[in-house]
Amino acid sequence: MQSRSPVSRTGRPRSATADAAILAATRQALVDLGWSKLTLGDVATRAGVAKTTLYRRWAGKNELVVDAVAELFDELELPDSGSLAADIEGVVLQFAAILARPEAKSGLMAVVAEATRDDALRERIRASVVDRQKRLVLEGRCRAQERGELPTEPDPEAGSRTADLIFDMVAGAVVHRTLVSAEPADEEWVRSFTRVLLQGLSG
Amino acid sequence: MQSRSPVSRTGRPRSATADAAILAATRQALVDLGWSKLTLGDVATRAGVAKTTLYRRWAGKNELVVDAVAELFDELELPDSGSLAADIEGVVLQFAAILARPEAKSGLMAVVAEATRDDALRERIRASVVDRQKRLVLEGRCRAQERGELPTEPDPEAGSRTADLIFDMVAGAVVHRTLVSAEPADEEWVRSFTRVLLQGLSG
Amino acid sequence: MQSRSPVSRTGRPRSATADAAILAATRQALVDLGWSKLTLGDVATRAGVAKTTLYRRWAGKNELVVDAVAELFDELELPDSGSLAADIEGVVLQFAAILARPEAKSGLMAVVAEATRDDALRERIRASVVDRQKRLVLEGRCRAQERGELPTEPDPEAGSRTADLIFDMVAGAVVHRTLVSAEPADEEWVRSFTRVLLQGLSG
Amino acid sequence: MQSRSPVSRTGRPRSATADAAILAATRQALVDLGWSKLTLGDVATRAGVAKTTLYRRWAGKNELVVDAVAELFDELELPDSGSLAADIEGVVLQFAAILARPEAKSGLMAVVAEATRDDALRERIRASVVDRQKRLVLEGRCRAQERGELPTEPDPEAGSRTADLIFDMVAGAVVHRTLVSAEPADEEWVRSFTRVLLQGLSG
DNA sequence: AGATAACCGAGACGGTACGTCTCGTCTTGAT
DNA sequence: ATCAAGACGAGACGTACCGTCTCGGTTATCT
Repeated sequence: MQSRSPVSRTGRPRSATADAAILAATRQALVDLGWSKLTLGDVATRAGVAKTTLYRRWAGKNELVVDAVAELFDELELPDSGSLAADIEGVVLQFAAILARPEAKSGLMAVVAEATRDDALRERIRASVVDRQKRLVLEGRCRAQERGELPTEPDPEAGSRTADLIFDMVAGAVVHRTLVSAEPADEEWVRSFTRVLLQGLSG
Repeated sequence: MQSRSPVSRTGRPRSATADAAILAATRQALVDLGWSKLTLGDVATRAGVAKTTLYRRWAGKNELVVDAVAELFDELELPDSGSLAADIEGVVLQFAAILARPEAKSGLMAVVAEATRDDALRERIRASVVDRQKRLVLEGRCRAQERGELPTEPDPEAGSRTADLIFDMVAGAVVHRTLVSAEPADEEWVRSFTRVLLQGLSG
Repeated sequence: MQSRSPVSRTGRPRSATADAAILAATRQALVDLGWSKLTLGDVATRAGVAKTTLYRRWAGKNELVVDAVAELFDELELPDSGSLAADIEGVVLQFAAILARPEAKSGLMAVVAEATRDDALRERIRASVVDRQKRLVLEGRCRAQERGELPTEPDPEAGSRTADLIFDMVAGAVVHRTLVSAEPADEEWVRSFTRVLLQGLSG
Repeated sequence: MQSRSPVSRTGRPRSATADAAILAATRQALVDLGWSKLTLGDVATRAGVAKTTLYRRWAGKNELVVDAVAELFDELELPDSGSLAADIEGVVLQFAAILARPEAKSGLMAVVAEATRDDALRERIRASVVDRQKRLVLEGRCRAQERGELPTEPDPEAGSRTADLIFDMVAGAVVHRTLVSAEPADEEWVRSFTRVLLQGLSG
């Protein structure tokens, strides 16, 4: 979220509703127009807000879209379905469902592309989007270890590296399937993918 | 590459050198400026060509960048190192090396993002970039089957589905590692990834 | 002058100085470049103004030049030299002097030519340029009638027709002499012309 | 007309029909589009001719239009109706009829405007258009002198000056009436005008 | 008969200006 | 201090013509 002056006593306070309206308008504009045709002027109009209000809160299109898209991932939750395979399948399906939505598709890859040349933006993405998902991997592994489905990893650094690898494999495969191959990441595909992944990790 | 009228006998022929100059200029502009700050006017200037010449050959920025980036992947080759694992490691490393180049990073994800709302563009990407890489998966598997490292798949359709899955997993993981996690896909990472992948496929 | 929304209270008001700067820059560009080589981008640059500011106020080159040239004719004044002939000679000489200036020459005929296919433009010319001059004919005749140099016209419609005829003859002759024959409408020529005109009207 | 190499024996000769086709196409384009929207590429297409053919014969739009419009005035003829007044009325009406045609209106004033900054163009207009009409004034005066309607002018230079003045007055008034006032130069107007002119010259 | 040379169509070329669009900032009066 | 409104300087967009050039091919005259 945009930075706020922690203490600001005097003057008219910022409209609280404006933030939500702007982010919602941004998502709708992503649906209607896609990233490249989305303009901040249009978002401001949709939100019933002046352009200045928008620029007071966000530095630009990139930051705004990151925040707008990040909210979509808040609903991700690790299901507790009894087996590691089922848990993974569940969370991957949720992830795929979010990525199938046009506001996520169109916006997420674009900001990732922008982030290749903007370190601050990449950090914002990592903080707002990636790390929020990564907890799912950690939680899932922890739960699986409690169940005895996975061995306890003695070396914490190696464990972190493995978690990162898993995350790259899961997120990468779903994204590639959805955006590049343009095929649905449906139940059947997710089941195949999960089988390969778990088999690969069991070794 | 842009479509050409198959027979066009009359009139001055299009300059053969202009194409190469434009694509090279596009790649350099991607390095210098990145996708979002790249302008076709600037590319034309760099290539020593008029803007009209550029628009005569490509419909817009997206198509031009796809062609410019696609050429980068022509150098990909499947090494014949004796074992499936080494072959995969070799080609994944090559792929990672290309993706590490700024002109690929900045351009590829951006056109993929654009392609979420443009079917023709997605087809162009698939034809120019994706399918050219997919042959590597097929070749690699074929070779591994000859060596006896992989069982012969009796059902060709299931084999195709598996190849697609492998491709999504490989390309997706490398892309995600490189662009989103922003960590190098170095030898160590590739070795870990390959181990998981092969173990997963061996079941 | 360009039409303004009669009441527009909100928002930043249009810069008052920009108008004058643009019209002056237009006249200077007419002097330097002539009508056909005058570009709105160049005018904007000369005026120290963005192109959008210019297009916000005028629909195009034609309207802009009409306004720029019209201001030149504001300085026309009917001299009160005691005799009708001298009055006419005086005002015709003033008119000729304005037409001799390159910004008037180059711009006026061009917009008249454009106006042959643009009714709104013709009306703008008539309102901004022609009618402002026509008052001189009416004033001059009125004054001459008071002096007894011209008979009082009983039929007002016939009087109007005669005024129009006089105006076409005066303006047309000076314009043709200046622009087509490309000879100076100097004192000698004006005296000859006035003699013929007055003799013709005295009948 | 465009200059031709006086002696050129070898090589394929220029197409004789092309000239006429181009000039006719130019006039039609003036009718359809007006001066400012007329393009040489379009004229070439209309004439069924390549752009190069057109540029080989004319230096540019201005010269082409002068030639195209000049042909319109070739049909002007001094009627021999017995009285000077009737002769003048007849020729002025003819002149007005030509000026009323859209290809003349739109083209003539535009090239005159261009000629304010192009001496060669002004000479071309004078040679092709103006001088061809001026003979009518001289012929008319000569005939009137034979009839005894006008006194014989002893000083040839003064006679030339008067002829120029007459020409400026006639052409100027008709042009101004037609293009600026945008009223028809019909029989009634021509009669009024002629009365004033002759009365003015009789003194 | 063949060579030579200017012509022709077509259309690509390097330029330039167009008029529009969006950017991010600034200037109003009002809250 | 913030708000809606909207003008502002800046600069890229994709298009249209400009006048030139480069093709393959077509007439003509001159050996």
